[in-house]
Amino acid sequence: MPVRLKDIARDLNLSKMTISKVLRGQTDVSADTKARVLQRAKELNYRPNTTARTLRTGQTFMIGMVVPAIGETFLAEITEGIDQVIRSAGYGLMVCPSQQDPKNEERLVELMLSRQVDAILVAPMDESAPLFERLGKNQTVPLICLNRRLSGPSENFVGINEQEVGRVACEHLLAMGSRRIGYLRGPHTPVGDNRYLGYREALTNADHAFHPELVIDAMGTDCSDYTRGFEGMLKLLMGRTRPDGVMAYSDIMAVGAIDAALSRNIKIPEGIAFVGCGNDPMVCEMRVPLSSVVLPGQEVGQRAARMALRLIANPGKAENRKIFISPKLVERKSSMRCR
Amino acid sequence: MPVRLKDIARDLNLSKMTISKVLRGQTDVSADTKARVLQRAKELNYRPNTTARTLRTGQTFMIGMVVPAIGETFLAEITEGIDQVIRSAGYGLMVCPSQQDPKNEERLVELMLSRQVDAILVAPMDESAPLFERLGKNQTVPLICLNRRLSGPSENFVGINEQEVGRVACEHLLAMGSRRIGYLRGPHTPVGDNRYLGYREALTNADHAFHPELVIDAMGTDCSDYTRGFEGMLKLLMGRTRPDGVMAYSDIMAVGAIDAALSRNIKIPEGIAFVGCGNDPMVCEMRVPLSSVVLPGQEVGQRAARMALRLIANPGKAENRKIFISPKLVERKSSMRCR
DNA sequence: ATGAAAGCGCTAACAT
DNA sequence: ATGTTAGCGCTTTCAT
Repeated sequence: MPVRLKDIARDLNLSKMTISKVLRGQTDVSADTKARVLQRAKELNYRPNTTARTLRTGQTFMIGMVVPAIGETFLAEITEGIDQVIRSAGYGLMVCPSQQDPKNEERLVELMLSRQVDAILVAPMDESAPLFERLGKNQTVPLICLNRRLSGPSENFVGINEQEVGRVACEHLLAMGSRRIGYLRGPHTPVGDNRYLGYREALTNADHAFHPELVIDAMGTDCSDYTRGFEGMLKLLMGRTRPDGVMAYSDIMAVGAIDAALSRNIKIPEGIAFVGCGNDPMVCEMRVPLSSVVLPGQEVGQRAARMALRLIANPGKAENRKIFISPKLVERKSSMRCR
Repeated sequence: MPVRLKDIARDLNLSKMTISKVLRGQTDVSADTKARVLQRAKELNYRPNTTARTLRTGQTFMIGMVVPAIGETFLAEITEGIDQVIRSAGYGLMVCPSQQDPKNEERLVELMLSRQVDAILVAPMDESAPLFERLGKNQTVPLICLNRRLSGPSENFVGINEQEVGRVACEHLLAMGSRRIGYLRGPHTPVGDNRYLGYREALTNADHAFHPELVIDAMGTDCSDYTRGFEGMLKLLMGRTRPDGVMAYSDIMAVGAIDAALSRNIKIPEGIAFVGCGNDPMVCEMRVPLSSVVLPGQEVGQRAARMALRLIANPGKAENRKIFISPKLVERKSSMRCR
């Protein structure tokens, strides 16, 4: 039912080879023929069968991406960055959400491989096995791991320097004069653990004592991040060591914490300074404008895409690089004390 | 470099036909042969070339989806619903974000068509031209329009009944005893316009006067939805007609409005009752728990996926249906006045 | 139970 | 400037 080269060829008494040449922009065709072919193709609403082309050429001009779920702002920024780089190179991006199912994640990676995408980017879930373990070593399609660090030593990786995230937030609070810095800690994942390490590192670098009671495991999947931040903050306020600076794993947790502090009539930032993480535009302008550590998702996407294009251009040359993007800090009122 | 049927066949002194049969689970193969083939395939880490298979069979077992951007919660829910339905049928979902570029959106639809996906779902942007206009009428691949209603009369559509969204919110406030209901209106898009119509409809049905000064065009892309809600609410409070109930286009706008009201020492819900829209879990538990209109994204996805599978199973039979999912209301403190 | 032949729609390489 | 041949890896059909 769909129109093929053959159909156009028949209509114009030409060989399908000539049609193919015209439609791919080859120059060794007469101007007249070219015009006729283009017109007929348009009339018939011809669409090339990319499947056949791929089978022949081995190239899809598609980059596949496997993610736990769409919906996260950070991932959306990453795809923007990818798109900016690959579109001008003629590539397209297709995203497959695994819906948080490790089996499905694996199935989708297999699917993309068998679909001959030219490169694969994977933002693995926390529960994922390292990618190469499950793919067999004889991997020919370039594969890049994003965001989380579950990658083995031989994998390509692009992501945020998460330890620096924790360090930057803590150093900022120190610079703002906070001495007892509380941490509303996130999940015990590679990302969460690294941020925590950064927090500890900043304290050590500044010769500050570490108070274990200032770290709150704001866990529990039964309530929202906001509530976790709120309750965590209340716990901090009830503790022996009263913090004068608080950083949170996410912006929304920080907002919850701020609300808890306000409910106790604490002045922000004078009484306690706050820093969140993610720089979520929806959240950072609320109530007390929130200082936040920016995770440059677009940059992650751009670097990953460039790496992918490089790997595609040089097959076999496993470059095996790990790229860590540094976070940035946006200062807003929640931490702006007199220096 | 990748392993092919031919390679396994050579190793085992069989024809590639036999290999193909085994790997597709045909039964007319001896148990012994079958075992040997399976083992060798595993050893070589064989992955079928789906491109070749598709070229031969005409089926990809893939459903393509084109969206303005990933990152929206509502779209994420839709993909969950889709996945639930199609996965058990052996189909996969690939999502292509157009990054808000109409040209790119069109290009991606073309790309999926030429890639032989078995069906296409499009969540168009507001700026999109109706789909069928740009595709030519001789469309054979099933195509379904999601979410927004830019669809022409001959298109398949699954989405939210947006007018009902506005109506439900307004009716709820009326039932809670509000008499002067303010509306922090969203963008002037098909979705926004329909919700507004629902608001008007509810007022009319209840024989309530419509006060134009109670509708605030909370527009402007220069600030966040929160700020728009906040400022919009301040405007409402400065107007001649003081509202005793307020509905907002989004949850985050409602939260902004609530903060504005609280800053004026207004009691919630006693002084003013509030209803948001979207039931965003991140937002609805904040400060004053927010009543919100639920947009059942999963259901949209499920219905769309079922429609897609139906269309795939009955090629040519254009069923041309429009399905509107009704929203639901979740009542929380922000609107719970004594009845 | 196994295999040979043909072809899906396209393009690379090579005539004419 | 145009056309012929061959084949990408797989599956459908029809022998054996």
